[in-house]
Amino acid sequence: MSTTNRLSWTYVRDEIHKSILAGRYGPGDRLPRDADIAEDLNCARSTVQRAMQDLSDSGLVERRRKGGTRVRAEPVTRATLDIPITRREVEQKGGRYGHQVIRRSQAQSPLSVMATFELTEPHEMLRIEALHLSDGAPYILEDRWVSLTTVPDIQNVDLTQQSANEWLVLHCPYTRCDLRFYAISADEDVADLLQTSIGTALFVIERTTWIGVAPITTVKAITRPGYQLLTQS
Amino acid sequence: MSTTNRLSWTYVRDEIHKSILAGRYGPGDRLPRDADIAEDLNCARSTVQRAMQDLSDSGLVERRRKGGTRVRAEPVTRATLDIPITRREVEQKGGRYGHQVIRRSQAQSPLSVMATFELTEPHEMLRIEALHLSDGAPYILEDRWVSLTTVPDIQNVDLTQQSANEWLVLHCPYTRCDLRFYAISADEDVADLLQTSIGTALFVIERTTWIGVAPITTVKAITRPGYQLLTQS
DNA sequence: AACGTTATTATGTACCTACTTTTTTTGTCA
DNA sequence: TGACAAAAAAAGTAGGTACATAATAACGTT
Repeated sequence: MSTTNRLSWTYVRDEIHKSILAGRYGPGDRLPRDADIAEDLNCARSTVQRAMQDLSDSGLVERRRKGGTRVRAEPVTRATLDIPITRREVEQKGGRYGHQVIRRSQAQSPLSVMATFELTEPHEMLRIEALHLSDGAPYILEDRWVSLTTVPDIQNVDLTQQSANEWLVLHCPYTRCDLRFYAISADEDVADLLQTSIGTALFVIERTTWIGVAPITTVKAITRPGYQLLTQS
Repeated sequence: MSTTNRLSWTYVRDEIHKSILAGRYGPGDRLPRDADIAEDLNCARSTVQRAMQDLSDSGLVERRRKGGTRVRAEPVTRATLDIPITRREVEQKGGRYGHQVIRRSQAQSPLSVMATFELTEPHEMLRIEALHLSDGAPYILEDRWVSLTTVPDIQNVDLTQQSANEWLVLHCPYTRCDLRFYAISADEDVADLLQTSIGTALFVIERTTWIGVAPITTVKAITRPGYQLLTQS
């Protein structure tokens, strides 16, 4: 016997998952305590704990101290999204990346931007409208506000060389990030820049980041017609 | 002195995070080994390991055996999405939920559906077109295919009482889920059902689930005008 | 130099023990 | 009965040890 008897936590996780799938425990049902499962499967409690942690943050199960572990009564579909730097996204799809700065201005943040950042006082901000290109064709149109209070360094960066998107992601880690997805119809300006017709349905990604409570940047990224966002499989 | 000297793994995580934020380690840089950090901060290696695991699956850091830990060279914006049952989503927003089955049919899966499921052989499937309502107004229009091979039980369910969305989520846990987001323009049928005008930009969520390699269901959920999907904050 | 083999190294995992924290249950007293 | 306090229960965390695994580095042979 060369195989050790040690159970991996992934095995334990899958066993528990299977017994839920098999209907042994239905939505809302309580599972045995970690210690009992451990004894049952003949492994350490910490191994069960590790397995349960995984099931818990994949949304299948809910755990509470003293309350024990229960199968989520109202399950959710939980998915993880990875949004790469736009340059990298284009290149990964085999395109040649390029980008253009369309407009650049500096102003106090308007009310809409203050609201997005949950600010009470206006901040001095840099506004950059830019177009990302794939093989020379429009790919993503972004309208971005950057707080000059939080990120003063961006004023000394040549944003025609490196996009604000890339510079910020590389130089400015965040502690909070809100995302918002929806659809819009292209108006005249947008249609013109994305080289499509007025009224085309476009997918929009809005992203806002903070470091602590200090605002970093908010972007509205309007994607080209036909763009799709996928969960990483 | 009542405070113990024990450091929590969240504290350790935040310390490491802070030192990256402060620029002590830039993108691509290698961090000290866990054991050294542990000695540095005067805690156990397992505590550092726990902290690192968290930083790793939040996408800030990459870890490889023998290679050590490095700050991700090309960071990604990683976010977690929770998509609840539609009934629950409507109710949580304070709406009165309702739903209608528009069409129901049974057929062999067409090529497009086979492709979505990565199938080589057609499956017998149930197709259900349904409309979710909030306060009587259209909310989400869904076009769903369910494999009768994998989920034969659904034939005995009264889908006018409980939506297929809800029944499946409650009775049919999955092991794989792919999501896809994009925008479409409303055609005549869709505009009619969602009570909007032709050409309106609409946000679409496509979801496909499997159990093992067996297909469960694929849905195209067309949301009402103005619908937004947010990351859970 | 070019290769295959072996050693080294840092993370990953499993187990155990002891203690902490949160939440529920129970019990007591007004 | 009701409110508040005490006890109990189960998950969570920290520490420590030993070993497994994977990736890299070092080495020797051709």
